[in-house]
Amino acid sequence: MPRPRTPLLSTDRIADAAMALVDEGAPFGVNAIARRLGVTPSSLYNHVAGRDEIIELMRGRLGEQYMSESFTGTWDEVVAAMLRAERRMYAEHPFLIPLIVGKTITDPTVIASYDRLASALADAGFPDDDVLEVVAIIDAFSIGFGLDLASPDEIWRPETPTRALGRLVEGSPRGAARSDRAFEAGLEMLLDGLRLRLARYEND
Amino acid sequence: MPRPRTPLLSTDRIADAAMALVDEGAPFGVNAIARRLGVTPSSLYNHVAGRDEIIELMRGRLGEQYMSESFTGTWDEVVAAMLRAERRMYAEHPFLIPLIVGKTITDPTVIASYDRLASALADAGFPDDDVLEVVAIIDAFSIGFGLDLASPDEIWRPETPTRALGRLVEGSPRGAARSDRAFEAGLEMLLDGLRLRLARYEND
DNA sequence: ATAATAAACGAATACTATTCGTTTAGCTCG
DNA sequence: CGAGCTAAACGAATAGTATTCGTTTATTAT
Repeated sequence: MPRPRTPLLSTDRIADAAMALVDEGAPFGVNAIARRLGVTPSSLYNHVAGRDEIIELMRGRLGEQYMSESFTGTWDEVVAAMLRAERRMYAEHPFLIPLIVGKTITDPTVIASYDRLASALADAGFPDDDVLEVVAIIDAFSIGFGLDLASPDEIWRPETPTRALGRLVEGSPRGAARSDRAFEAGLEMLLDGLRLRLARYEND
Repeated sequence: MPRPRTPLLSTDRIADAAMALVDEGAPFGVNAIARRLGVTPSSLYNHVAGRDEIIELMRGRLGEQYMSESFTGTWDEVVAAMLRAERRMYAEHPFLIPLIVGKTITDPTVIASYDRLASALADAGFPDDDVLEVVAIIDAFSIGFGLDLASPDEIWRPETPTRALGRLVEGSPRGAARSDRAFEAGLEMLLDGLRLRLARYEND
């Protein structure tokens, strides 16, 4: 095919196709994206640098959808709202998680939301030296629960007898339901811990 | 090469080579493992079912090394000791983390350590219905901090101006040092939260 | 001695991401 | 209006991946 009168591709279209692929749980790859767009893989390289950029495009896409609101209120309300938004994002697109973890974040929207988190903590009274440490804790928390959500229904498959685990796994609710309860319980612990920490700063 | 008098390969040797590869941070793959063992890739399939089994072998290997001790004491001491052991494991083999997350756990040693965690919580008084929820929280915590450790030195690369993040990233310690502090602070929060939760059970 | 098994190789398969050269449609400038 | 440049596609080639299968042969067991 020659150059078409109206372009078949754009970063947006590519991101759309990639998200659709990921949301189906289909294996992610540039070939699969091209197939879905009715185009050869090499054509994509006229619009994006490669696989990693497509992933970063998706991160940005979701960042805009879920993390763009202003998140106002007291600092702990901001933290809770951001974490719940992120949680909802992960819950609705669990297959994206393994693709984005551990990759340097460059997308401006996502950077901006971390910036707002850091600012909220700094304004609340967390000292400069500690803000990134607290951000790291919040991030670990959120990624951890995100992956919990992305985990296979069967996290453990005991092939040898166990004292408690096997029995508990049998009778317990699977998937998103329990994961949601665990998240809310964990969030409460996290906020309690952070409030305590802030109170300690103020007593010194 | 015909069948050698003494076998060149074994699951142990394969796991050794795989761990060596992963610890170097080299890209993980069965071809690379075979190369390192001086053998063709297809030979490995006489000993393991494939890539995934090799990963599970590594999980088991580390489980034996780090999670086999008995972890005695009060339930919160057990939780803390297990998490610190796991933390040390991740810290010393960070490149393994992205490979094992999100894969069903079958290795008996690792299953056994989750079993001991679940038993400790049940014995401590956490009701059956809640034990796995608490295990999920602990697990999310530990995976989250593990990934923090495995993250690139540059987690954020702001390419647009920020209010606080850019400045904080500049002046803050990189890598393992801050990650360790964050882990200890997070662990304290987690344990406080769990103790509080247990106390609430006992007041009802 | 014979038969079965274990363990290697080598070749083939079917993927993956990526690069590069070629083609052509459409826009812009003289 | 036409010449030339660029954008955007294709197609072919490269180098990698995991995996399967058939063949060979050394070792072990009967």
